[in-house]
Amino acid sequence: MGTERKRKVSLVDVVDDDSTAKMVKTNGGLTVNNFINRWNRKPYSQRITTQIPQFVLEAVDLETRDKHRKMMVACTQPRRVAALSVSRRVAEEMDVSIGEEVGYSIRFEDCSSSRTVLKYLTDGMLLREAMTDPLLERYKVIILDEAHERTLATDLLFGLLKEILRNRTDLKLVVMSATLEAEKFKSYFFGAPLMKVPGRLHPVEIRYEKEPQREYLEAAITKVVEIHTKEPAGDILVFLTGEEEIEDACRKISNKVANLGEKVGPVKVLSLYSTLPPAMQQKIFEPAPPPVKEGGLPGRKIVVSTNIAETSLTIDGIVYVIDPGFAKQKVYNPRTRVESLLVSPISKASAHQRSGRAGRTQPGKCYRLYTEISFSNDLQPQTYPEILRSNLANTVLTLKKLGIDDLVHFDFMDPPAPETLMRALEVLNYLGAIDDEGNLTKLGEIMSEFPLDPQMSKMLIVSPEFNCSNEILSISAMVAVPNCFIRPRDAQEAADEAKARFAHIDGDHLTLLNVYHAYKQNNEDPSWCYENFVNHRALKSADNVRQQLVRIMARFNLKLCSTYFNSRDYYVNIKKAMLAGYFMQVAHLERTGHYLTVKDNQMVQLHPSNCLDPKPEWVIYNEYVFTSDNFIRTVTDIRGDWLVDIAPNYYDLSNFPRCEAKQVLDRLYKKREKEKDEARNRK
DNA sequence: GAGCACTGC
Repeated sequence: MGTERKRKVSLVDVVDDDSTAKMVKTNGGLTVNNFINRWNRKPYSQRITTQIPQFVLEAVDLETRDKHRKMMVACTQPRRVAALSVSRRVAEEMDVSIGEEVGYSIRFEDCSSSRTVLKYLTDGMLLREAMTDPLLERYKVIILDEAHERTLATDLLFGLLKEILRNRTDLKLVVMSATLEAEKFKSYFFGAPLMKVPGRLHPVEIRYEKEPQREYLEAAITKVVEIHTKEPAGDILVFLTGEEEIEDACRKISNKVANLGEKVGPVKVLSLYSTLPPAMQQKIFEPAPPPVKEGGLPGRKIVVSTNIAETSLTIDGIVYVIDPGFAKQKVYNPRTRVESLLVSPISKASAHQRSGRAGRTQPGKCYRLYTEISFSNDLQPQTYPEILRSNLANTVLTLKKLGIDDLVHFDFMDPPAPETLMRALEVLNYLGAIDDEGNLTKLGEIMSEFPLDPQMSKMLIVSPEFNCSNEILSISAMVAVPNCFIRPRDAQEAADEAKARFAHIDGDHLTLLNVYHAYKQNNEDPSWCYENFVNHRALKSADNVRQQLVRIMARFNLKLCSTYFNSRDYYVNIKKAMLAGYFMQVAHLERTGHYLTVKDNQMVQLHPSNCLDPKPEWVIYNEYVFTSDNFIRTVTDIRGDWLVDIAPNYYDLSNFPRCEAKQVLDRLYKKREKEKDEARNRK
C-alpha cells in the first residue's frame, strides 16, 4: 500500500525567525554529518536524510536523571499504516533495525524494545498508554504529527498534554500541522514558538466554474472527458462521495471515452474507496496504458476516488484533479442521538489538500466545479473537528479513566456542545459506568479498558452472568469489524442465497454468530469464504479482535463460558446479555406496522439487510443509520418483559414518554405482578 | 428492499 511519503526536511528549509532554535533546544548542534552512527556506533552505510524526529533525537538528552534508563521520543500518526511505514523508513535512514532504536506501536502490534528511543505510534495508542502512565513519563518529547486532521484522539491528546505539561516541566511537545490555523494552535499551546517548513510541491493552477453547477456528478464526468480530449498527457484524479456514485461514474466515463473511438488515447478508469479489496486498490499504482499503436495518442489513467485519496493514499503522477466540492461527512445530532453520514460541502482546507494532489510530480491543474465566489463565501475555512461531529459516550469514558473529572472545564481546543456531553454522561450513567456524582465506577473502569463502544463493553462484561461470554465475544468481534457479507453486482442472487444459509430468524446478531462459527468450523479457509460470499479479511480481523478481547477479559478474571447448545436457554441467555448493554437501543412494533424507538419515539424501518422473520414486537438494534430513510441495522428479536428485569432504571414507567410501548409494558408488568401474587398465594 | 466518507483503540 502506498502511503504518503513524508516530506523530507533539511535545515535549509527552515525559514522562520529566531524562534526556531527555541522550539527544540539543541545541545552541541546537530551531528548528522558525522560518519559514526551514534545510535549503534557503526559507520553509516549510506547518506542519510534528516527529519524533525531525528533532529529532536539529536537535540535532547534522553537519559533519566539517575542515568538508569533512557526516555523516549514519541511521534504520533492518525493512521496505522503511516506509523508503520514512517517508522520503517526512519529506521532505515538512521541505519538501525526496526524495533530496536526506532520502533512502532499500533493496535495488535508492538514493535519496540527496551532500546527504543524513537517510537512511532497511532494517536489512539498514545491515549491508551496515558491510561496506565498518566503523565506519560516514559517520554521526554512528544511529537503530534498531522495535527491539522483533528482526529478525536489528537484533540483529546491536546487537552491532556496541556495538563501534563503543567506537571512536567521537563516534557517537550512538538505539534506538526499542515494548517492555516497556526495562530490558533500557537495561542492554545501557551504561545509556543512557530516554525514554518515550506512544502515541496509543484505549482498547481486552480480553475473555477463561471456558473454554479447543479449536477456535480455529470459536471465531473464531462470535465474528465474534456481533459482527456484537450489536455496534454497526465493522469486524472476525481473526488466523489461514495462507492455507488464512484462505480456509476467509472462506467459512464468508460462509455463516453469508448464512444469517442480513435480520436482520443486509451484510458484506464479505476475506482478507489476503502472497502475495495487491497488487490483492486493496488491497481491505482499501475502506469497509464500505452498508446494503442506506436506513436499513437498517449494513454491516461483516471482514478475516481473518495476522500481516501485526500489523506490516506497518495498517487504519484496525477496532473489533473477534479474537485466537485463534496464529501460524505459524519454528523451527530445529540437530540436524537443519531450519527449519520451526509453529503456536504467540503472546507477550504480540504479543497486545498485536494488541489495539492495534482502537483506531486510536475506542475498540475485543479478544476474546482464551483465558482470562485462560492469558494470564498460558502466554504468554511476548516472541516469541523471530529469531536464536534461525534457521539462522545466512549470519549467521555476515556477522559474519566484518564482522571479528567471536570469535563466542563477541560481545555478542549474546540469544546463540544454541552448537550453532547450531557448525553454521553447520561448513557454512561444508565450503563452503570459512572455514578450519580459523575464518578467512574468499578464497572466503568473495566469498560474503559475495552476498545469498544460502552454498550458493547457492558454486554461483554456481564455476559459471564448470563453464561454466554464465548458467544458474546464472537458477536462483539463480528459487529466491530466491517460488514462481512459480500454482494457482487453480477452475483446478487447467489450471494443472497449464501447469506440465507447463515440466517437466524431471531436476528442479525445470531446470524453473525453463525457465520463466525461456520468460519471456524471450516478452518478459516479463504476458499470457503469465497464460495460462501463472506469477506475473509473481515472474518480474519474479527478473529484478531476477539483474541484481543479475550486477553482483556482474562485480565479482569471474567470467565469464558457457554450455555449447553441444546439447552432452550442457549439463545435466550445470549439475547439477555445483549439487552444488558443495548437496552437503550430498543424499538417497538406499533399497530400501524412501523417501529418506534423506545423513549425517543423516532419512526424507523428495519434495514433491508435484516434476517428477521416475521417482524418481532420488540427488537434491539446495533446502529441507527440515516440514509435514504431512518433505518435500524443489525437487529435482534427480544422480549418486552425482559426490559424491566435487565434495565429497571431505564424502564421506570413513571419516567416514560407516553406511547404505545409504554402501554404494552404497563400491561406486561401488571400481568407479571399478578402471576407473582398468585404464586405467593399458592404457597 | 438498501448500502459502505475515513480513521482509531
